[in-house]
This record gives sequence, C-alpha cells and structure tokens, in this order.
Amino acid sequence: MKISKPRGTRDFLPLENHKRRYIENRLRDCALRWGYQEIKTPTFEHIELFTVKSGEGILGEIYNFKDKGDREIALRPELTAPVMRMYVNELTSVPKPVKLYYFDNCFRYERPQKGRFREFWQFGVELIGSQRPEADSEIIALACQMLKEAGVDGDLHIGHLGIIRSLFEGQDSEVSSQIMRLVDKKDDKGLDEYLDKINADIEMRDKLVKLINLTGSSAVDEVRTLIGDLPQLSDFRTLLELMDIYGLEYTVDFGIARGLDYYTGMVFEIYSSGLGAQNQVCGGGSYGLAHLFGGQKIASTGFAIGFDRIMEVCTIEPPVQERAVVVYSEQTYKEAIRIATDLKKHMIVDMDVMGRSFGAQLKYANAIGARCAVIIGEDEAALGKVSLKDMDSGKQVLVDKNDLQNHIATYILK
RNA sequence: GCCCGGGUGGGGUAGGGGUUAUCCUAUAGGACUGUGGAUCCUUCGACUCGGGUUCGAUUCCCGACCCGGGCCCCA
Repeated sequence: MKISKPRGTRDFLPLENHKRRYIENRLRDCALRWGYQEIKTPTFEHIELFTVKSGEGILGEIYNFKDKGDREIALRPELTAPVMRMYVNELTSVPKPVKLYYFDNCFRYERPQKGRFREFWQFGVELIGSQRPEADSEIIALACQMLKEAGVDGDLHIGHLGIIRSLFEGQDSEVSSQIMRLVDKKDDKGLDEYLDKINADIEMRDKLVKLINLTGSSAVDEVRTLIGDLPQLSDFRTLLELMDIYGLEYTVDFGIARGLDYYTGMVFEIYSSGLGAQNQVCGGGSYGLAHLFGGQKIASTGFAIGFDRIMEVCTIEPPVQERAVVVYSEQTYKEAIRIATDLKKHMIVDMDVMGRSFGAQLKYANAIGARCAVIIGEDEAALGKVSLKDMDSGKQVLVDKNDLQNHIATYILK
C-alpha cells in the first residue's frame, strides 16, 4: 500500500532542498552579521501559549492534541510567542537589547493554496528591550536587507498603530479590534457598514477614513493637522528619517492594522508580486507580549519572513557544485578508495557501489553531470599515477596522485 | 468551512462504454569487463479511491481524497 503525505505538507527533493538551504544560509548569515543570535524553541508547546496571545479564535487553525499525561499540546502555529515565552523563562537578565533570530517550521490547519501550506517555514527576528525608533528602523532595515540578499524584490509599507488607535480612546476594545480587522482587510464597505451599525462618532469616523487613506511623504504632516501632536508622531517621523538614512524606499500606510491588542506602535509589511493572493512575504512591528506570559512589561520589535513564499519569487540560484567520479577496476579498488577519501577533503566525490564496468562508471559520471573523472586502473596503478579526464572536453591527462587535487583546482575548476 | 478547475507508469502525455491503454522521457540491465555523451535491444512501471448506471466503467453520474486557483482566515 502506497502512503501519501498529509495534506498541505511537502517533500523537498535534492535540487529544491539545496536551493532552500542555500537561501536559508544567506538569511542566517545576514542576521548574524547584524548581531542577532539563533535560538531554537520546541516544536510543540502548551496550547495556552497561543490562546493567551491570539485568543480562542485561533483554535480552529491549530494542530493540537492531548498527550498521554492529559496535557493539551499544540504544534506551534508561529514563533513569536514561543520566543517571548523563552525570553520570560530564561533571558530576562541578559544585557539589553536581546537580539534573536530563528528559522523553523510551523503548523496551521488551513486550506492549502499558493504560498500557503499546513507545514511552512518562518525566518524571524526579534529585538527585545527597546521601543525607540532606532530599534524599529533597524528591524525594518534588516528585513529589507535579508530579502535583498535572498534576491527578493518587495514593496515596503510602514504604518503606526498607536496613531490610529488614538482615535478610539475610550472605545470598547471589542469595537476597536473589529475596526482594526476591517481596516486591515481594506474592506471599506464592511467598515462603513460597521461604523453605521455602532453609530460611530462623525468626527472620529471622518478622521479614521482620512487617516487610513494617507500615504506618501507628507503623510506625517497631514496626520498632525488631522489629529494633533501625538507623542507617537514625532517617533514615527524620526523612524521615517532613519529609513531614509538606511536608503530604503517605503510607502507610509496607516491602513496597515492588526486585530490584536499587543501590537503597540510601528507595523510594516512587505509585498512581492508573483504570489497570487498570498503576496505578503514579510510582516512585523513593535509589540508587548512578555507581560502576557508572566514577565514584566517590555517593548519588543520584530518580524517574520514567510520562507516558502520568498522561495517562490527569489531570483538567486546556488552556485553549481562540482563533482568528481573516481573510476576504478576490481584490482585497484583499495587504491581508489584512498584517492577518493583524500579528494573528498576538497570536493564532492562519487565512487561506484553498483559493481559496474569501467564504461558504465563513466556513463554514470556523465549522467550525474560530473565535472571530471579520476581514473585509477591497473595501468595507472602500476605507474603510481591517475588519469584525470575532463568530462566537458573529453581530454585526459596522466597526473601524479599527489598533484591530483592541485591539478583539478588549476586546470578543471579554474 | 465555502466556490471553481483538475487527477492516466517516477516525470510529461495520447486515448476513450468492450483496446494487448499510445508515445516521449527517466530508472535498471545489455549490445560494450580500460573510457562517457549517440544508437539499438530488453526490463520495470499507470487509468486516485468508493458507490451508482450498464451485460460490461479507466471512460458516464455521485461522493470522498489529493492537487491548483479563489473566498474565509492570516497570530
């Protein structure tokens, strides 16, 4: 009986996996150079971690089960909550800021479609301990840099929740959450209907509609005339100035919203074309979560990159990996192993394990796209040499086995 | 959970109520046990599953599953 893989999961064959790993390493490398350190959290957590963060509403999309000790366990649907849980448990007394990155798989029970799977990978970065624009701008700049190094083009949109939230001070939090959700969806009609339904204050309503449609460089000034001199506004202005210093293009977009309360200030999203309905490749912002997990209140800012989505649009190909095949006969097997073992210190080396003839070994070398064949037959063995064959040109030279690696590097790989 | 489209060897396909189910490619072996790419031969290998209609279903109908696209959701 043939067993298929579960819905929404994928197998990665060598070619694709190699590319994924290559891009992953570029992202890691970038995060490390910016001073972020990798952490790892468990694949499963107590389910409360996620319901506390995101509400009971997420239960429908979580992979969860009871373990044998009757504990309610969830496969992580995201990584920010586990990282902050870890911070509260282990890292509260290390020097601030705490700068962390992670790359891991997450699980959500959703209908699969383009760019959306039930097991998917997130690359994320969190900066814990600062609520200053310097922190926010560094995080956005790092996100952009990482996408750039992965060969992904994106449109950066930056907004600020503190500013939009100031409009509904004194409102029921249920009401403001609902408004935020509709704003986030860009559902203007739904928003109108909802504002009608709750009989929203005309002035607030007018300001809200204007605010979420503000874009461009003059937006900050327009906000000031619209709702006055908020303290968050000067931070936001500083943030935008810093973005200019980083040399990044962006669109100010007060229409970016989040339906959850723990987002506090700056929010940003990066979109990429060619992905269909799931065009967001990165999302982030500043937030306060530690206190929800039993820690002290502390400001954080971070983002997560949808790794599977950037793989769909990334333009970078990993460098070709050159291979050599060591070809031998029955009598020279031992010597061939010695030579291959030595050569493996420098490049990818294959040797026949199928009991194939000389010709068939070369055929195999050709089939796997080997760059050269190192032939060690009885004639060569008698001379203490090997034949080195360039598989592209077909030319073959006799070289001393001690010069083999050198010769390959100089004349074949160049 | 909802809507639309689709499922034929490992990959790509032709076909169609009764066929030995087409072709290409890939794999393994051989022609060819000291030299690859070409050619030829052999081998392996498929109608997603379950019901229904029918004398007979891979083909028609329904459902499930899976894939793709969209909705919902997006922490």
